[in-house]
Amino acid sequence: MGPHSPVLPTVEDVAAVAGVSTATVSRALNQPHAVRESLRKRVEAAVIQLGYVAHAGARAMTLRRSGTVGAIFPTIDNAIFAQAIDALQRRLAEDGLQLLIATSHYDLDTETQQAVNLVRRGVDALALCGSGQRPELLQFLRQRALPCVHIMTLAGPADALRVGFDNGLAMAQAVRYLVDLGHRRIAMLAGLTRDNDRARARVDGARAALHAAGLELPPERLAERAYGLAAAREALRELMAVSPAPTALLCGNDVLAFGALLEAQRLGIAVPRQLSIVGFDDLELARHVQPALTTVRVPTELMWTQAAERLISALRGETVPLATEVEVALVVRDSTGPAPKR
Amino acid sequence: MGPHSPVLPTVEDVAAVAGVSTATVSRALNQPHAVRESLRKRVEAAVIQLGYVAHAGARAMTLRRSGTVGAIFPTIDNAIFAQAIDALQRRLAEDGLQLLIATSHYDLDTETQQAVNLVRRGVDALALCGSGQRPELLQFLRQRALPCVHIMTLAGPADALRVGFDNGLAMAQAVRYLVDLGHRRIAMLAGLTRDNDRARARVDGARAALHAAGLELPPERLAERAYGLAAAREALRELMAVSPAPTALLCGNDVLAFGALLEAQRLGIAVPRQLSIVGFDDLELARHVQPALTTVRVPTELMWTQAAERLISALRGETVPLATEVEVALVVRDSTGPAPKR
DNA sequence: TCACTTTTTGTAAGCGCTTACAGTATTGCC
DNA sequence: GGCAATACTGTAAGCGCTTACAAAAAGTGA
Repeated sequence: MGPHSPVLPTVEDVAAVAGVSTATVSRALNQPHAVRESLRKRVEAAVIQLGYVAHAGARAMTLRRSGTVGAIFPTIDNAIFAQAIDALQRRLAEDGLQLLIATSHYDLDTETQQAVNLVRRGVDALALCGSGQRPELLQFLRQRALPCVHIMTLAGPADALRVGFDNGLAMAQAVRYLVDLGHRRIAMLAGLTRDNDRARARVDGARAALHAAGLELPPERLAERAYGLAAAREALRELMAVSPAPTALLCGNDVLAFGALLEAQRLGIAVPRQLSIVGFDDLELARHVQPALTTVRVPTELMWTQAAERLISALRGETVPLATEVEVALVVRDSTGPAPKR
Repeated sequence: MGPHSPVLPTVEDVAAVAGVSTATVSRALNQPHAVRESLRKRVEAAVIQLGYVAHAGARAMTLRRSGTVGAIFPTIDNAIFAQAIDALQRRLAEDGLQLLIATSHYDLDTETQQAVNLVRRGVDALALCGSGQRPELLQFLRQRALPCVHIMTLAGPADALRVGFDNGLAMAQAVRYLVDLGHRRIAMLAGLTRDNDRARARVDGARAALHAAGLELPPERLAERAYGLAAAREALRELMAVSPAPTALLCGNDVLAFGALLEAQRLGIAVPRQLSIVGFDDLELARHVQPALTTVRVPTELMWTQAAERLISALRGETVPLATEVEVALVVRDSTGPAPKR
């Protein structure tokens, strides 16, 4: 109807239509109790009639908070993060907080950039994956006293909020399991460790556990790949090409494990008879594939829900436990078995 | 150091430190060219020293735009939407726009709610999946003259921005292919059609194409399930239990197809010898599973990039083509074959 | 050097909202 | 009915930013 910019209704417009002051409109909307019912009704009617929606920017400015929490994920294209977003969003919504998402594509500079973007948008708190952030970023956040939680890890500064688990120990658990099954040549298909402290911790944990068992993780038994099926398949081919071939494979996550499994089947390598495969995360996928994947179960939903709760508490000014550990456990399914006799 | 709220630096603080006026600070930041280099340097130094970040809310208020675009997805837990988010985000970022994401969980009321949330946050434009939105919502958006694009479909009001394809025709293409292969008993495993116009269009398209071939889609050959592996597997069992069993299965998307494939293998049903399976979307998964999935390829990245471009043009006040069609095509792989002889 | 143009900078208003404070209507009680 | 106490409502300031307009500085040519 009108030209390009139909001036949007403001409190003033609502006030005019309802025949009250702007203060009353604001109160009717934010503290309905403080306004006589008759007026409140009039205000509500006006709001609907005009299609009024309070301008969050103006509101944020006055209130000095935006009711918004930011989160930066390495990627969104992994069920584990989709679940995370869901859990986070749901829990935050319970307290009237909105989630703002950004992705870093596993790049610390991008992460820093995105964090600044979120801060600019006025987020009241921030959720971050791992604790490998650039020092500048951490300092920047501290400077602004922005509540901030690191998730999926327990590492990091002792005074930082963390909700997660020890990635190294989790992987070590898988190693011990394989060793107990008699495996001696154990390879690892890890995620890219650059700019990813969790991936690195998993490799380190695996290596340490292997050492503890008197075994090694030589370079030719370690492949580092971006998470993705194609890369995983290629890596499996390479790892299986070295002689003698490994009898077990630790994977940095379930996506890599799935890719490895697919390629093993393609190559005619029997899983688990010839090769045991262990994943990490326990995606829905894991229990559906054939053979079902042995994997490290991470309580993703719980973890992110708790992270949300820590932030909420922090925003309320409550004191909160700095480190919250969630339990991870190896789930044994059908992709692992005793080491082949010879 | 300070108490809970360390007052954040404002233009005024920067101005003071740099020894200039707030106007100069603002200009130095937004139109660097309009400020003498010496001053600009001083301002930049002050900005860094203070860790200054402009308050987006205040900015949005003054500029009457937020530099933000909202998008509502049914879910995020599907690679197709992860790709979509990525493409959208990337293209918007090229024009300095930030993406705000919300999810509707395949529920139109939630979608409406989320749209209002995004509008409240001040988004300058909105991207929506399909065109099945509640009329109230569409009217609300129109009332505010909010640029808005419908994606993944071409249906919808003739005056609405759309970027997508005809879901019915796409499915019909798959049907004709199966019919040509000699299939006569064709079943369909669809997504929930309630509150999902695309899922519905796919079912309708399949049914129409079957009719055109003199075939039927009786209720016992149609299963409607939430997207997910477990549900898909259960549905496959049911569909294959009716006698005579179908020889081909159309799936509402690749996730359902993958689930169906897994269950078929579990049941010892040979794919494609006994049962042909067709997916939809062409996820990365599709070409990696064994047998590789025949599926309808959707140019997701292109589609969402174009959607972003339409919005950007609209925001610039340019006239834009209302309907933009992207090409979908059946990709034949190994999960389909001739109907069994008998 | 002066008058005039061009560039750069500063002053101050206003974006839409909430809320302290002041003012007005209501109520309760004697 | 009168007065204090109570319950609502309104006025206006201020949140942090950009920008129109005015003022100052710098540049130009005679």
